[in-house]
Amino acid sequence: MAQRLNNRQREAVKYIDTPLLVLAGAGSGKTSVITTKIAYLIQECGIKARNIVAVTFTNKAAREMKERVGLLVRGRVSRGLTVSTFHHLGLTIIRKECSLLGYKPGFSIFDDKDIRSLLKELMMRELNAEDDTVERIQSAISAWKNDLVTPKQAMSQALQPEEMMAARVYENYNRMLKAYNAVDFDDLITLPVLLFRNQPDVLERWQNRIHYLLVDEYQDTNGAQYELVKMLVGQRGKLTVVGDDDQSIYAWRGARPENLSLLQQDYPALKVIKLEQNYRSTSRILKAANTLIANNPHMFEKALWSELGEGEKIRVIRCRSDEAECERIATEILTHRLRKETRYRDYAVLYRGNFQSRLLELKMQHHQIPYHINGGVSFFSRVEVKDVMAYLRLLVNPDDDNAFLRIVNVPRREIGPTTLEKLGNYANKHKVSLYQACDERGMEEVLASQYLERLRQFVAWMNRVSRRLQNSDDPVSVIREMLGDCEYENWLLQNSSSPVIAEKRMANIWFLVDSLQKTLESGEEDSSIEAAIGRLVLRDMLERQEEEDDTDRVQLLTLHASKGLEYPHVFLMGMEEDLLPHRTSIEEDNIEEERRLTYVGITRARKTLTITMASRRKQFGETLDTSPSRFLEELPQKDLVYKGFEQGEARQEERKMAGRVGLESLYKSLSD
DNA sequence: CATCGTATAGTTTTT
DNA sequence: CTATACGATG
Repeated sequence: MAQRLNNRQREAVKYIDTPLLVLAGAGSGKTSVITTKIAYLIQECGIKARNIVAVTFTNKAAREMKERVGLLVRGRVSRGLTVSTFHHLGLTIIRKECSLLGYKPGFSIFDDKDIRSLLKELMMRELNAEDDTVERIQSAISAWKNDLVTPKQAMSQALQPEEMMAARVYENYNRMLKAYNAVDFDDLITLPVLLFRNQPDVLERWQNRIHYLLVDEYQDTNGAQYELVKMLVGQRGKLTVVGDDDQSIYAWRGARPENLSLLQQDYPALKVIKLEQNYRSTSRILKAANTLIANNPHMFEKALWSELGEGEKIRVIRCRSDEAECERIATEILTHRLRKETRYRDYAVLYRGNFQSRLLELKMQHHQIPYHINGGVSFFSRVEVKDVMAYLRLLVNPDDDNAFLRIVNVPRREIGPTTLEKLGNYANKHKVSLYQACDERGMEEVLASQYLERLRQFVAWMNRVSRRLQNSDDPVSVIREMLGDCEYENWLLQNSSSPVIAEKRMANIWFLVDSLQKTLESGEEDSSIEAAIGRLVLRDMLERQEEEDDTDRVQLLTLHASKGLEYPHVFLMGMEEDLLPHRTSIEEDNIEEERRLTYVGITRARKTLTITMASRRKQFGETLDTSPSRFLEELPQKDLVYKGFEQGEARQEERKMAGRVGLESLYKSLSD
């Protein structure tokens, strides 16, 4: 153990006799504990890396952890170590056992949008439902899956006719998914659990593979994930979980922080270790965090402390508008960076909703501040990426009707809905895929030759590409040719609102193609193009999406995305009622989770924390007045310095700032 | 069947 | 205000 760990941390690393719960406050070095423990297990306990599994909640965290373990054990001893997200682990299991689950290799994963259109289609048939019921059913199904409730159970538990309806849709939905050879996100967890329940021998196989299991961010596990952990650990009890109930911010997607205390029941021999020393923040920042979170009820009491000195006061700045707020943040970063000779990457701006990044982005550009937006629309949900993925899917599996429908007329091939409907009817009747149906004789009676010809042309073209793909020793260039052939770039250009956007979209495509190349070259077991595409389809390269972090840029991210990260200087923006306790949370009386979210935001900061808000905020074109967040009153007032609140203060500031930096915009933002 | 236009709805948070 | 969806027109 090369690293300096404190006594408690060391205890957590070395304790392996019974299940262990590490209650790790923010910044208490939990990642160090996990990584050191993995190294310890490998080096001191003789456990092979391939028999250790560590589970995190984000791909980024997983990658980081793997890297750190690699550094600790130096060399290839860490080969075969599994560090992945819950969903990735589930995916691995499903991929290995897919035949047992009734899936064919190369199955696809439906995202939110795919699911919604599937449900829409499904419900239109039964009864013409409204749009918001589709969404309600979608979240109901997700909730059921998270709690391992099968359609049959849902059916029998249903009390109201509406629930009954939802349960029926649920059953059909699952059937449809299987017909599409597809799974949804929740299935990645629930399918393995259901498999393990029904086939103990399969479970045993996996239990034998996993000699030690570590779970990070345990407070974020949902019912299904809890069950999965329990099953994989089995009687052996070789388990370490790390969590912090104060950082539970995913209850809205089924996370159950009470899983932390549930452990005590399930494992009577559970050992609990608390980590309370913080190695990240100044004591002022910690005091603010502690004071705020004290307003929440607690399962486990804990108080963070640090030896890093008192630090600067926390600034609370009120700006006159949302625009002024972003402007202020930009100029603050600029001047602070110059004065303190820091780098851009030392700053992060945290916000509640993704929409807040727009204005911010604009201001950053205006001031030529390099920035990086973390999150937003995920790479794989971008239309252009989904299009190309559909092409790839169709190449690997011509019977993927979903992929077929997506791109048969993209770019335009003059194949419209009526043609496709007839094709669909025929395919249904004759139990063949849409792709197959195109070439069948019987179609000639269903469809006029001019329309059928277009379909057949498309199929013939795809066949040609497919053949070339088989024979070529540079498959990726075949893909490039294919995209050139169908003039996808042209189509993007026509279809985007501006050439700049089209260019960005095209860049995404090339990134995707490059990833395919890399996947192909990275020498995994199966290096066929099919396997490479399969891995891509299964989002195996999700990690690669997080790009070069070594550039010097200000980080812009949501509070949710910020969990687990830290920055020397943090801006927490939009500290307003209805936004930081978000309105829906106020209405649902769920302030506690919002408070935890704020807690997470505060504890990201190492040296300085700046909280901002706007007195007026533009929403859908109209300007609304705001009021300061209630959380401001819950902070230790002595450690705060307010700017822009009282007239006197504001004026004083205005003079000071104007004298210091000659930035007109800054002057303007304060003069209200 | 495609293109263009208008209408309309939408902002939590994510694997 | 903007992205998307749907409907009217060519």
